[in-house]
Parts: sequence; C-alpha cells; structure tokens
Amino acid sequence: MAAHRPSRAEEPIVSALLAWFDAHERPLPWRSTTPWGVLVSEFMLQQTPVQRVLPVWGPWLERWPTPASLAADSVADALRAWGRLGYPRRAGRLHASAVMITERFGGAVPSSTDELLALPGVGEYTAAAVRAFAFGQHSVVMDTNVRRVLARALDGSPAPAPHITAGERGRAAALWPSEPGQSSRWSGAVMEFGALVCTARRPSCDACPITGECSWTRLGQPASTAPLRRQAEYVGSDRQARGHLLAVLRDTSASVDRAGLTASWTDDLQAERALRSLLEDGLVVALPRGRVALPEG
DNA sequence: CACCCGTGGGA
DNA sequence: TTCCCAAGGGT
Repeated sequence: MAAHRPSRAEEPIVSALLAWFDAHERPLPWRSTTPWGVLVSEFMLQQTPVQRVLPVWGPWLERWPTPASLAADSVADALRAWGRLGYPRRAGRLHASAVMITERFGGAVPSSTDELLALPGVGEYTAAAVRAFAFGQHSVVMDTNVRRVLARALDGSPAPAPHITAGERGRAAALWPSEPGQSSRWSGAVMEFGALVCTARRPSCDACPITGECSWTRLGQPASTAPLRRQAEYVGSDRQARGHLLAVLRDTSASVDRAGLTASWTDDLQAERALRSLLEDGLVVALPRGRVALPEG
C-alpha cells in the first residue's frame, strides 16, 4: 500500500473516535505492561471476552513475568493456569511461543511482522496488535470490532464480510494515521469503540459520536441479507468431549488411566477420538501402562 | 476454502 | 430456552 490519508469525508470520523477514546478508554491492565504482557493478553483475548480474561491475565504475568520463565515451566503448568478460558491449544501455542522467543529471539518478544508471524498462534491480527500495542509501531489492526465499525461507518453494511479481503485491508489502511503513535492510538480507539458502542448486537447509537457520519445509519440501518454461518452444535460435539477430558486432567496432579478417562465420557468412541486429537495437539501425553497425563517437564 | 477448536454470559 | 458471539489461528 502506498501512502494513504483519510478522505475529507473520513477525517471527522477519525478525530471523533480519537476524542471518544480519550474520554472512554477502559483502564485495562495490558494497556500498561511489557511486550510479553501484551502478547499474553492477545493470546487470551482470541475469541474470549475481556471480562473472562481479566482474572487470569494478572496471576499469569505474576507467575511468568517473562517468556523465559514460562518456557522453563511445563505445558501442564500452562494448561492449568489457563483454566477454563477455552481453546486450550492457545495455551500450548503460547508456551511454544515462549520457548521460541527464548531460544531464537534472545528472550525478547520480537517487533517485526515476519518474526511475530513465525510464532505459533500468532496470525495477522495478533502480529499487528503486538506491533501497535506493545511497541507503538504503525500497523493496521483489523479485528472483528474494527471490521464491524468500518463496515458500518464506511460501507453502510451491518456487519463485515465473512472473510477479510485485500480491498478491505486497503480501505482500512487509507484511514490509518501514518505517524506511529497516532496509528497505534487509532487502532486502540476503533477496537474499543466497537467493543463498547458499535457492538454486534444492539449498538448504542444514542451514545455514538459519529452517527452523523455513519453510512449504515444513513441507509436506515438495514439488517444483514446473508446471516453468518451458525456455529457448530457444541453439546455432544468432539469439542465438548475434549473439554471434558482436559478438565479431568487439569484437576489432577497425577496421570490417569486412559480407559478410565474415556469411560468418564458418555460416548467411548467419541472420547477416544477426542483423546487422540489431544495427543496430536501435544496437550496430552501417553505414558507407560496405559496412562495419560498433561505434558509435565 | 470450510471447518475445527472451549466456554460462558447476555438478550 | 435458544441463540449469538466474543481483541482468531491453523489446517
């Protein structure tokens, strides 16, 4: 993308949301921490709400204040500290990232996009977020909140497309301040605005500082024509089975009998399948004499 | 590209 | 109660 600047019509949106952020930014603990603290928060916030992350993030950083400290402990420790945040593969990938940061990057969270993307569990969003929020660098941070706000304000759509496109990235990039400090501030502002005001359901348009500039409002806030795919059924799913098996293992300090573990689920076949996938993910290890455990040491 | 991966809270 | 969906990433 070449040099961009907001169009004349977009400039009021940028300044209004920056002003809104000055007044309404939540004092979240990961806004004033180390790059490692930011990275941990971004892993935890992948598909998990802020309110559920808050009680886990603090103790985690207290216990593991650096990547090296986490790398020195086991995946089992990480999984137990992760608790019920969900998607435990994220805990495994965060641990693996800590190991890579320690061994390959001298213990310092990298700040370049390529190096960040090399970390397991770090994708386009997380790499951009770490650059912006941990290092104050210029990056176009596009999370679900940002995409929704821009879809509404600029495109007049009720929700962003299912998949991000190059066109959407380019349009967003044109809006981003080029000066690094303003750029990262803007990223935080749009995310926060989407999280608190321009929400997916029941947006608080009464409290919105840009209703006058909002294309979606100008069009009468049309409903989405093609609703997103429904999330797969959870009750009775392999995911639920995995969650159960891992919860059992988290809550014991020892190994457990493999047959006994799978028998604790309603469907033996499904439990075996779930256990196999946990083994493949490296979240569970097989031990002698038919026993399994979280990966200690 | 479609699908998989946890968990919980709010409407 | 049911359904949505929440600072995504990997395959």
